[in-house]
Order: sequence, then structure tokens, then C-alpha cells
Amino acid sequence: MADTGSGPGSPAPRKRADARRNQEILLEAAAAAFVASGVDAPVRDIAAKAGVGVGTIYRHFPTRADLVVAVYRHQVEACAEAGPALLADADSPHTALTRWIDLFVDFLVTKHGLAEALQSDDAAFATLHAYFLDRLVPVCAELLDAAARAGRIRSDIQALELMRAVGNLCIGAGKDPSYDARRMVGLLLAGLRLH
Amino acid sequence: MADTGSGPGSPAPRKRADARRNQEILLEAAAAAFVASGVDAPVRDIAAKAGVGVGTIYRHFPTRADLVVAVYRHQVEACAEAGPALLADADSPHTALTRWIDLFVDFLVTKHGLAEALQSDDAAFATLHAYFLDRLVPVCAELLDAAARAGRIRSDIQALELMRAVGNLCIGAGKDPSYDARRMVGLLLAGLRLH
DNA sequence: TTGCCATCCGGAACGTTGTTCCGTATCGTC
DNA sequence: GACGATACGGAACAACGTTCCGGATGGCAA
Repeated sequence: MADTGSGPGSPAPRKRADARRNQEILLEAAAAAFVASGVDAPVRDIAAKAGVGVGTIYRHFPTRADLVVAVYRHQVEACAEAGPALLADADSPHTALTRWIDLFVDFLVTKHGLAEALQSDDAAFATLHAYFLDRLVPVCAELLDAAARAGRIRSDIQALELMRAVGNLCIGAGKDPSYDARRMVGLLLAGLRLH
Repeated sequence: MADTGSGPGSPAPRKRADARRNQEILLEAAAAAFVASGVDAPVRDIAAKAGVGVGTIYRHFPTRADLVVAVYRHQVEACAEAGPALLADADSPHTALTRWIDLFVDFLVTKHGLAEALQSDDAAFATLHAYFLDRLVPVCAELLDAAARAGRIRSDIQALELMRAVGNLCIGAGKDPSYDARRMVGLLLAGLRLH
């Protein structure tokens, strides 16, 4: 899945130099295009910006989602790793959960169209969907569980469901100044509390 | 906006018979296509199902949104009219608000892709956006206001913002059995309550 | 009834997307 | 220096929304 070169000893036959260079250039061009036009920037535009043919994109990133995942992998990792850290530092599991959701929302809101793509049933985004869920749902589940055990929130909500709801609420954020996704997510979390 | 023939005495020069017939056929075909494939069923498919050329669709419904609006106008009207009725009947404004949101959610959830289209920034859906907002936001505002005055919910939420949030939460409902939009909307409303 | 013209229809054609495919160029090695 | 594996470029294809215009057709006037 667009592996940038992980564990040694793997049977990876070491790619050609131009291939590695192009992959790097593509990642930068894609990142720039995503900032400028959102995650569904036309493939041709990204290719042009990178000075590369469209075929090259598809060889390195078989689906659009692979490209998106590769571009945002670092930030998703950071978000995933922040979960346990927050749980350890915050003065309550509920605070940790709130803070973590804030992190997630910030991430989504600052990436044009990412939230949309995340919910899209377009086959091209299946990998994206899978990656986010695999990486973040367990983290969310841990936080949710801790908060539930502390008796602060209802315990009948699944992490997957909560994350989808949060992701959905982030759709369209930044396009309309009168819609504040963060506030709406805050409301959702407030609805989760027992009182 | 796809007027089906409203007030008499209007300067409407009475359309030709075949035009009126085709408009009717088109509405039925579109309704069927929307049920089968969602509101973004290919225009060509709708035309074919209606036994009509694509040009005919665009003459009657200049944009995709006009077609969608025409198909669902009755139901949107019904939803809008239910607002004041609920406010009069229910034992509290808060109950009325909850019931009305339920109605709205039911409507969105049963129409494949409607919620998605509603948030899309695609220019083709601008009319749809405008119609829903014009028609439903005032109703929601009235309910919200009544509930706020009764002191049951926070008063710092705009109707527009709430409706967008609810609409967003309905995205993707029915595709994934593990995601229950109604439940999530319930959570959001719970977060609105003062306690 | 007939004829005429405004109105409306059908579908070809255009522009934009994602995606595939293959002849050609390049890299790395022997 | 030559050769095979690898990678590249961009033409080509398919699916979509949308526009456009030659031809058909409905309604009215004579």
C-alpha cells in the first residue's frame, strides 16, 4: 500500500532510482495540489505539476486513495499515537477523549475534501477508508472504553460509529463560515455524557 | 423553478401538450431512478427510462437540482408544514423539535444520496441547497426558538447550523448497517439540552 | 380541412473526469 | 559497452454532465 520503504530484510528488490525520485516528487506535487484544490484534485493536474505522465501516478499509486494515504500517513500516525499519550496525561479519560477528537477534527477540517472522501463509497477511496479505520478506530475505542469505565459517558456507542459521525460532521467545514464543525462535534460529545 | 402550474391569472402561456406530458413522464422516471440508483443517477439513464432524449430533460429541468426538487417537493412541503403542527400538538416545544428532526432525518435517510447532494458544493446542486434551506430553515428556527424559550435547550445554536449538522450525520446512512444516523442525530440533540 | 409557425424533441457532439495500455526510454548490471 | 528488466509518457477509452441544432409536431388561424 504505497510503502515508502519500511522494514529491512524484506524481499523488496529495491526500486530503480528514477522511480524513487518520481515517487517523492509526486508526493510533494500531490500535497500541494491537495492544499490548493482539495483531495480530489484532477489526476492530470497533479501529474502536470509533478512534470510526469499520468501513467506514472497510477504505477506508484494504483488508486487515488493510495496517494491520499501516502500524503497524510504521517499526520494520521501522529493522531493515532496521540491517543495513548493523552490518556496517560489528561486528568480524566473523558478529557483525553475530547482532546483526541479535537485533534482528529482539526486534521479533517484542514484538509479540503478529506472528510467527504472518507465517507464516499467510491471504490477508488476504499483503501483510504480502510486505512483510517484500521489505524484510528482502535485508538478511539480505547479512549471511549476508558471514559465509559470511568462512568462519564454512555457505554452503548461503538468507536466506529462515533468516528463516522464525527467525520460526517466535518464535511463541508471551511466552505461556509456559518457552519462550525468543531462546535457541532462538541455538541455530539456533550450528548454522549451521562449526567 | 420547474413550476408545475400554479396560480391562475399568471402570464404563463400554457405549455404544449406533449411538453406537459413529457414533464410528467420525466418526473416519474426520475423518481424511479432515484429510488433505484440514488439522486445522482446518470441523466442518460433517466432519459432512457422515460423514453426521451437528454435534451428534453435539460429543457424541463435546467439543472439536476431542479429535477430533484421537483421530485421531492411534495415531501419537503409536508415536512415544512409538519413543523407548526407539531409545535401545536406536542406537549413541549422540545418534544416538537425532536419529532420534527426525526421527520427530517427519515426523509433524508430514505433517499439515497440526497444528504450527500445537499452538502455538495457542486454548482448543479445550488438550487437544491437553496430550496431546502429556504423552506426548512425557518421552520426549524421556529421550533428551536420555542424550545430555547422554554429553557430546555441552549439558545446559542442557529437553525441553519443545526440542519447542516443533521444533514451531514445522515450521509452514508443505509450503506453501512453499523452506522445508525438516527442514533447519532439523537446524540446531537441530547447535546443541545440543558441539564 | 389545411397550412403555417412557434414550440419542442432527439441525440450527436463537446469538455471534463478517472483509468488502462503499450511503444519507447532509461537504469543498473554483467 | 551491451542487454534485459523496469519505468515512463501520453494517447486512447469509458462514463459522465451539458450544449446545440436540424427536424418533427402540436395548436391555431384561415
